[in-house]
Amino acid sequence: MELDQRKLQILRAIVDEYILSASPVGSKALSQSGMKWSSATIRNEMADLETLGYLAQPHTSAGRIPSEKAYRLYVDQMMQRAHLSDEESKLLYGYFREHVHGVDAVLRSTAKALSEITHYTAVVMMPDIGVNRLKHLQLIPLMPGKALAVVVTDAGVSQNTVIDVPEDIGPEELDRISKAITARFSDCRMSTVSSKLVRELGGELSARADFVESLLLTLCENQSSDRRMVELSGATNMLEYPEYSDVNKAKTFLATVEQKDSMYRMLKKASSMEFTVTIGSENEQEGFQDCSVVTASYRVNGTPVGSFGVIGPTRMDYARVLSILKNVQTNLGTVLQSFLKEE
Amino acid sequence: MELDQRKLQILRAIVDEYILSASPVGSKALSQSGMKWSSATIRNEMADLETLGYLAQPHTSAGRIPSEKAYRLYVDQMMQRAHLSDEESKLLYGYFREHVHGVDAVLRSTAKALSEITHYTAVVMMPDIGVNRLKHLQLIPLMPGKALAVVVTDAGVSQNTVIDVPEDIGPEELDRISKAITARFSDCRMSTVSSKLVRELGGELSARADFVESLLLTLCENQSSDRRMVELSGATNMLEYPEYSDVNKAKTFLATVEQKDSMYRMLKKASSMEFTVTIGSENEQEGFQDCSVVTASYRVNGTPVGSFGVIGPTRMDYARVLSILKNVQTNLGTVLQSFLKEE
DNA sequence: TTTTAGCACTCCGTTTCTTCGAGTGCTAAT
DNA sequence: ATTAGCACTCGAAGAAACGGAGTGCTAAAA
Repeated sequence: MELDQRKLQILRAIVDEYILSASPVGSKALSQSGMKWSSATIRNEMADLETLGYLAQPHTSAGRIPSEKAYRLYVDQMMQRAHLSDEESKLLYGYFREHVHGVDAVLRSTAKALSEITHYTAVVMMPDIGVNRLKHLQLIPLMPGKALAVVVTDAGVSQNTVIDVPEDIGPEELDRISKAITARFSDCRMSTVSSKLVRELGGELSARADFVESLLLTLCENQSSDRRMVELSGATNMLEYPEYSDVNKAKTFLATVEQKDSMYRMLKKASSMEFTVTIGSENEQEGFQDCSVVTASYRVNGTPVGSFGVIGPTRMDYARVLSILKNVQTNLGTVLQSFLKEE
Repeated sequence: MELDQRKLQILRAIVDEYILSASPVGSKALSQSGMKWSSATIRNEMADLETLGYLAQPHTSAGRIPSEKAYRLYVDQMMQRAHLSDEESKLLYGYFREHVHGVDAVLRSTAKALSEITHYTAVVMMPDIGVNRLKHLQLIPLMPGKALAVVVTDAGVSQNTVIDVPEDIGPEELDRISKAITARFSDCRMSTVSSKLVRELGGELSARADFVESLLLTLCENQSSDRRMVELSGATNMLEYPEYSDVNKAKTFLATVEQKDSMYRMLKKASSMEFTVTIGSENEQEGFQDCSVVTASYRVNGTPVGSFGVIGPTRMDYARVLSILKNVQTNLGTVLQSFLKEE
């Protein structure tokens, strides 16, 4: 059964109101605030909407609250795009003008910007280094037997790893090996570096084949096990909302959001989509059953390399959040692009 | 007025009990649990202790709770050192056996270990790079006009910074400059590098004096403004305790603890002391008026370079926490030492 | 047929009242 | 000096009473 115009209008009004107030919406309140029908009519429609599964009643003599189905409909069809005020977009822009000290800093700044402007919790996934192209590898001697490997890719991302080095390789040879690897694999995708290697070993590298092979292996391994690949910001913002006035709820949420690896998985999955909106129980995450997650992806050189998102209560202001994400996506795209002007 | 033996014993029993239960301790309960005096006697003593300022009563017909003065006395004189079980020290040791991928990783692991074992909140300050000696500086070209500066010190600490480079300096020259700086300033304390420089410019570096000067300036600046110098772990552990069953209290605490720069200041100040115990209002931190902070410092090559600590409710288990900190201090010392076997 | 006014009813949140008991201070006996 | 005894205090927890926002239903109005 299709919803007629009036039902849609009423449903929208309820969602809008509930997003603001977090308390059940009654027919009387609705009819007074600019609805052109009497409370009785609205009451009837509300009863219909409830049997259709769009509304729920906490108890008999309370108003209605939107169900997840309602939010879904709201997001997919009814929501009108919010427009950010000039002030806000300027504010947002400001976060990207400063801190242009590398991709990491920009993404950290992004997380902060998102959480501060939305007042929800923001997560930003660091770009998947595998799809980027190697620009430079430098091995720096630390002490006998140890060296620091610094990897720089075309997106300006860098990554440090401490590696073991056979004791008979001196600083000069480390430097030579760095240069050789850089020369050979420059502009290769990180993910293909190690596999290519096995076949193409030659020249100066062949003498140290074992070492180089284990080096590249370590780099790839470490990349995936690195827990710092998600930047989290504003987790405590959620404590503002009545949904989390219960400490246990708050605790569950905070615990979930701090599991960087599952956050990473979530964002990684979302990074192939331009935008995603995941409502309540649609979330696979255990602790997000009462939350919604809205994400957007970002690209470098046309390839999607990561995503970022906002986590809030299911009654979050979807329209506003989506506008903000879109704005941030644009800003981020511009900034990241500036990191890879081709020489 | 001095406290006689009996008063001390009673006071200790009250503190011990309150640390466990978080609820006011009554005379009856005390006399039953192994005290050799009747409840009436204890009651009289408690009244005395109250007028002396060691105890407080939430209301007339409640038991007593220890005042900050009592905790102070407890920590300074009465507390008996807790001993960790074999299990616990093994567990603790385990945190240090894994993750030996550089100083950063070890300290992160330390924070995690502390928070998980104490069930309080742990903070660990990254070592002050200024007091360490430069081992290696490497400039890695990113794109025209930008380079990544990687600094390695004798403690194995590394730090990445994106810097601006005049366009006419090519990759080869960056490499040469890196080597020249490394050669010249090797084994100098980071904090003295920039001041020395101005006088000693010469050789290959002189041609690029301006650049090198601004480079070193940036490095020093960035070092202090870097917000990631404190590792925080287990902030949400505090939600377990009845002291924070009120969401607002919890929020204040979390907000405070997430101000990395003030945490850094706190730890920095504490790093000159072997151990510190700061109780309730002794804390300068705004949001820690109901918390206690226990810290320990760690050294590299005999120089104290940082500290770490545990933050908990004022009724924290001081004895246990101090034992754990001591244990961790030893472990950490050993691990850090292993990073700087002199060649 | 659709909308709306009217009304009885429900049920939650709040407030008020009561009860209960742990704990106290004081006094008198040991 | 210690302790048993006792009257008293006061908060926490439970019970009862209340108010009001909101509902569903019915019957009148459009």
